[in-house]
Amino acid sequence: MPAPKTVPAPEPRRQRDATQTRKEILEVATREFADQGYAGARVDQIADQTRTTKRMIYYYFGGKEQLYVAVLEQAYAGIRAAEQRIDVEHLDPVSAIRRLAELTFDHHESNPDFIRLVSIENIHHAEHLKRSTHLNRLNMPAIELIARILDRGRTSGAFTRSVNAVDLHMMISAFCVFRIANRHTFGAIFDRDLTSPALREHYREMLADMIVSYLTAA
Amino acid sequence: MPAPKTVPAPEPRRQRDATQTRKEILEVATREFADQGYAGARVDQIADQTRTTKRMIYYYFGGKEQLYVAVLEQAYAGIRAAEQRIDVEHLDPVSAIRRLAELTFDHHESNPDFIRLVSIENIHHAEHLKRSTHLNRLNMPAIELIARILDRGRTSGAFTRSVNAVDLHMMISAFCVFRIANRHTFGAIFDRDLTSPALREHYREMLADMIVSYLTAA
DNA sequence: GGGATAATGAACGGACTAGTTAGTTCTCTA
DNA sequence: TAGAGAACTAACTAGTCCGTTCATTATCCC
Repeated sequence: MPAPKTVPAPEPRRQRDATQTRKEILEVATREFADQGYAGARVDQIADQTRTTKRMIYYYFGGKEQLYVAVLEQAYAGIRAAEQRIDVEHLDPVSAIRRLAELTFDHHESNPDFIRLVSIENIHHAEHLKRSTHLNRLNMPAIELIARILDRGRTSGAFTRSVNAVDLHMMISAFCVFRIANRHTFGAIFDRDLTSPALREHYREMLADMIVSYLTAA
Repeated sequence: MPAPKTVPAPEPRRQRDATQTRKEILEVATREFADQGYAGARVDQIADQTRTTKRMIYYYFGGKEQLYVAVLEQAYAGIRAAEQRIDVEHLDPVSAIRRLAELTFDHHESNPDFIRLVSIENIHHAEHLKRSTHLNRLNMPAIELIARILDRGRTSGAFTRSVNAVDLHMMISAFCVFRIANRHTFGAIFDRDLTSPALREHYREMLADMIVSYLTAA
């Protein structure tokens, strides 16, 4: 018999596990809401895709709307965490802003569900987002970061244009979000798949060039 | 008694008018779908807001889905018509592209319903758009126009960068669409109303500068 | 003016869906 | 180890929503 390795806790196999059940509901609900929209999402459908029942959704979240808000909150928490991990302070301003744009691009590329949720929330005039005290308290770390890079660039003379950090963030987001959010209608009309792997590097470069050109224009 | 003037045909006041009824349903349905999304829109609600009944919606359009497709088709027909009215061929390349960007900006600004419909259609993976033979036949005149301007700019040396016309159109659209489509979540998080009249000219200029800088970068 | 047809309305059916009720079983702690 | 409360389930309810049925009225054309 081989020496017993310390196996990384192979799931205590509890029959009842509140946090696990909650997490599973949230995961499935994220997919369902992102796929179907708020009105299109079905509570029964979410329940069927978990190993639990509809009653548990009401038990843990209270209702469809509160579940949706929980999904939104989790999604925003995810991107805020990602933003906090960005480290470009050691780069010169041009390289830093370029890198930031690329990281934003990559992050949107790998989180299409988040973008769909944001689209859906905008259809509803962001009413849930506005009501969520949890959400509108924390502000985005990305803005502070951009502000510092812009400041350094202006001081060093690398950036010729004075730009507001929120506006620059908007500019970067607009490109990244559009490419993912509108890929279906855009693809149908112009017969060009904005998210095809073959074009990925092309658009990544295009975004970075666009931002740098704007900031360094003569 | 005054001489009888030839009054400009004060509405024949037909009790029954197929085209008028159809048009009214379509108008109300556009608002309802843009406001509520496809699943959220209520056929009864649309009927109540017209001077006709639900029966007529089924009589003229066949069903909720076909009505939605009719709404989409009409919306796209509208922007295509607007694109055809653009005339910038007499301007030098830089002014022409600048003007085109501004016109696109203005058009999106005044058609938020269209943008909402496009967002909604993207949530549904553009499945209706793809199925509508009516829609995917006609291509956008804007692309031809952009291609001609880019060509002139490259020839004259005004534009240093070679860009694909569809990609440039995407760049312009991304900015314009994001500003309208995502204004609610963006406003809630960054406390900045992208569509406030005070900022309108600011963003209009920002877009034009961005495009020109990109095309003319050293 | 009369017959054919297009347009219209009120009310209903059946499927679906958010949320609830009432009761059971597991798990932790004293 | 017993009791309490947390976690869980199946079946149900009340209401909603798309689409239809059936009857009626206006309009057109000869």
